[in-house]
Amino acid sequence: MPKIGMEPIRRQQLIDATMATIDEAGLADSTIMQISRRAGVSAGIISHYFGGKDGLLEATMRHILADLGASVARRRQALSSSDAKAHLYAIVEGNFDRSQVSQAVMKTWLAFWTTSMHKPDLQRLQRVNDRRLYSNITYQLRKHLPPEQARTAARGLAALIDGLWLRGALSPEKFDISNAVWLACRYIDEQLQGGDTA
Amino acid sequence: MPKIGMEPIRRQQLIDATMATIDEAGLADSTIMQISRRAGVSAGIISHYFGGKDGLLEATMRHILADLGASVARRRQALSSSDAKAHLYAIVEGNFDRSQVSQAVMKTWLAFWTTSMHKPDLQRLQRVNDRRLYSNITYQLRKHLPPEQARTAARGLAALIDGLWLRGALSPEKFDISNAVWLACRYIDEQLQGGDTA
DNA sequence: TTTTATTGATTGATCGTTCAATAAAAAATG
DNA sequence: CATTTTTTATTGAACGATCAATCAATAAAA
Repeated sequence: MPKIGMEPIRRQQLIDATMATIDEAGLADSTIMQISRRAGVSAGIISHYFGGKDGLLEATMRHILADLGASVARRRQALSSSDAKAHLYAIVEGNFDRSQVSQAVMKTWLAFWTTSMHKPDLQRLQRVNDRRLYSNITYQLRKHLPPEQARTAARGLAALIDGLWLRGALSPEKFDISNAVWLACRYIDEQLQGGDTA
Repeated sequence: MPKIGMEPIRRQQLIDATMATIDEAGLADSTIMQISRRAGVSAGIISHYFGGKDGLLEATMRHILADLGASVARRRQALSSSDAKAHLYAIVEGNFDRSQVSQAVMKTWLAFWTTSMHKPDLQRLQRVNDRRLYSNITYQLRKHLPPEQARTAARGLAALIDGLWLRGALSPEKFDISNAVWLACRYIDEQLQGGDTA
């Protein structure tokens, strides 16, 4: 089997296996042997391609963040108008994209969120992504709201999205995606309503 | 020092030390030796009073949940009226009580939230608390909203509270408590507004 | 023949638990 | 009041288990 060009294949397999293992056992109980066994390779491969367990975890988080960014970007690029509300809807829908709400992705995301508080490398990734969401939202809200009001509404919307996500991760069996999107979009409506007409 | 009646004192010391250690190093890197050293006792004491590390962690989570429940209950009992909005405000304020938003409590709470997904004992505690918050909110909202609308608004408010909390845990340095309370109360206003007058 | 891919046993370190020993206070005894 | 006895509190070294990382060996393509 040893062939050339195995690296991208193995990396993807191991990242998938990492999410599946975290989903099943939790980050705390995910060993490199469980992950490598699930990926169908030996434990040594992880150090070979990722430099170690930490490298694999960071790569997995990067993968999730990249998917999230792509989900949002794809929906926004599909828009013809530059209408603020349409872009905000797209941002919300991107955050609840199918690729983001599988059980494995949600649990892995939350596990990294918790871990990132004490690991500078992960924290950096986390913050970059956080800021991007927040500033994107704020930028769109400013089209209809004064600066301070836009910032406050952005904080609320970002918190609502994360909260819906968090609760979805905790109770996956009764996580109604479309209802979550609906709640977030309704929040957008209410925030914009309070600005234009006033 | 060995005296009678040490148990409640040691238990409290160890629970405090647990939160402080999780705040500093994260749950994953919190060993019983770090915790016991911080509490000024030996490692063996933990097994003696809590049966083991798991027992200490569960006791710590129970302690946090009890504090949260007390914070909410205290504020609601201080109300003279049975006005729905006043009770909802009290629930929000109780969730952002000073005892709930210290760095140590927030990080510990989030760590347990993540862990509870894979530990049935912790998950049970988590769900009981979750349901209580949700049903309390729903009950108050029903005073002004039709059942289905009340349930939906309750989901939104619960998610908003958790989301604000989550983001506060992640960026403690710029966590504006009063702003968080304000955002949640504003959400309540908007939800109730859409019901009565319609 | 060289390079790339992969294995898996070994190693070193860490951690939770156990338990026999110790110490001090409390209770019992005279 | 002085003493033994019992109970409660506490220690910390030893043990066993687990895990991430390493690396020499192997195998198949290039």
